[in-house]
Amino acid sequence: MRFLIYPSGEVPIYRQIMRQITEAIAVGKLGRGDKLLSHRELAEQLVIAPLTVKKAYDELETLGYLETQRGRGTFIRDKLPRFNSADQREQMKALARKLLTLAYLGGLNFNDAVKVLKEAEREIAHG
Amino acid sequence: MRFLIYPSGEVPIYRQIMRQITEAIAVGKLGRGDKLLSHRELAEQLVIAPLTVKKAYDELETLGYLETQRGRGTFIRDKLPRFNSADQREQMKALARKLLTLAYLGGLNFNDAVKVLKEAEREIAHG
Amino acid sequence: MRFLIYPSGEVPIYRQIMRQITEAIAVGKLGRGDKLLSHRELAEQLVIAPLTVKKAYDELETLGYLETQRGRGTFIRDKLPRFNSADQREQMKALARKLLTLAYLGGLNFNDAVKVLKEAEREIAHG
Amino acid sequence: MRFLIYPSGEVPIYRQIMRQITEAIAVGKLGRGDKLLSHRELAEQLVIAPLTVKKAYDELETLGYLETQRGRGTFIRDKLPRFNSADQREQMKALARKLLTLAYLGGLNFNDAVKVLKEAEREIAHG
DNA sequence: GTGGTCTAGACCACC
DNA sequence: GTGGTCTAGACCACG
Repeated sequence: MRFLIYPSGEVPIYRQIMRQITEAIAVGKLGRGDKLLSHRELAEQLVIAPLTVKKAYDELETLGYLETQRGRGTFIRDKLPRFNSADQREQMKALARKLLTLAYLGGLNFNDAVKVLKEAEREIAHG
Repeated sequence: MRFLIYPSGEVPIYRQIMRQITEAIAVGKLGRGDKLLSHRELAEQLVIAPLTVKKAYDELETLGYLETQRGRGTFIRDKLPRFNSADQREQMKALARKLLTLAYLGGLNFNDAVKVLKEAEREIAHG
Repeated sequence: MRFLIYPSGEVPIYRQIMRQITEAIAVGKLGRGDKLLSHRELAEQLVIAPLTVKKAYDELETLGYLETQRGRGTFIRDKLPRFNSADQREQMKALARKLLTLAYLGGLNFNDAVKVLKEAEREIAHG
Repeated sequence: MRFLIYPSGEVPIYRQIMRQITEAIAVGKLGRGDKLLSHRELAEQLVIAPLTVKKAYDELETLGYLETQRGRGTFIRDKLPRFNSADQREQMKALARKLLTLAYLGGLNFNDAVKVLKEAEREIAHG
């Protein structure tokens, strides 16, 4: 798996890593039981501090996506967390509202927003 | 106009204010020339520091949504910016990706995401 | 609130801090809405690294005991997390088994274990 | 004797083994002179590294619970240590404090904790 | 080699 | 002042 990091962006590096891992899980590029690079190795590869990667892994572990085995490594969990669907719905709607607001402010309409959604789908799947 | 502030959320308060104002503009709840509360009044109403509101107003002024007339108050600008910049496109795609990731992780598909988008549209318009 | 830290023990410092805070909440020494020392201040007081305190605060926040308000500080949450009582029961029984095992191995009996429990109660309350 | 190992838990595997053996001794499931599986056999059975089991055995030997007879195997010692040391007392109190803290946080009181202790006693004896 | 913990110091965003 | 993030380096426990 390849990572793209923008160190000077406003999004913290550890969150960029978290997002890319969850996206990979979502589209099936990473599956249950898959082993991740050690946080040190990934850190070296991305030329960032090991603690930064570790923080991403730690958060994903408390969120239920990863599990670590001492001395062995970090893995995608066998049992991924099941969302409370109400919660998930709320989060999705919040994102959808932001998306639409942005669109309207830019003079776009609902269908334009759907188009962006389609572009994003392609990016996630083939990026 | 009513504001909802979550002081302990991860989103900075001044950005919460910015977002609610731009959203109101996007859906037409706030229109050109409308007068806003003074930053002190709004701060008092929301029980937060006046500087925080001022920062939100200042940023919105820089972005071209508001204009301040000394001694008279702060208003929605007559000529709203309609920047459909590459930057905005990127923001929209980032949101779209998060939306899709959430959907996929919850076992939903692209069409479900579009449905949520439609729901959000109704909420924004009629809420 | 006063803290006692054993830096060279096998229990990580950040866990010692976590335990002392949760105990203080449990016995009412810390109540909803109370403000904690800033992680830097506490770190200085305990002569440890600020990150170590911050890690304790962070974990307690994800566990639902604390909430942080940017630029203002860290507080005991108004709504403390309600346990799933089945989970809590399991955790308590696991601890109880360890306690009894230790007692039996030391030649003590059930009543001795209860005595230790009473001692612990006094320590938590008056310590 | 059957072992239950959680490789991804926060408790090191060798300590999980140690605890289960000492617990079995405490409740009489394992008695003086009983022979244990060789560390290789147990490792194979549990699908873990032989060194891990060996470490558990070694530590238990150091603590005085086991003795190794070269070429014959590993056995529960005839003369078990009965250390009711201050150290053990401290461990028990630490467990007791955790138990009480959990109880209080869940809205239970001291007597409830004692009840859980009684339940645990039954489980250990009859489980 | 892997994860777990800790340090000392730095810069930034926020209130 | 507060929390949020990151770095570079270190030592230990584990398998």
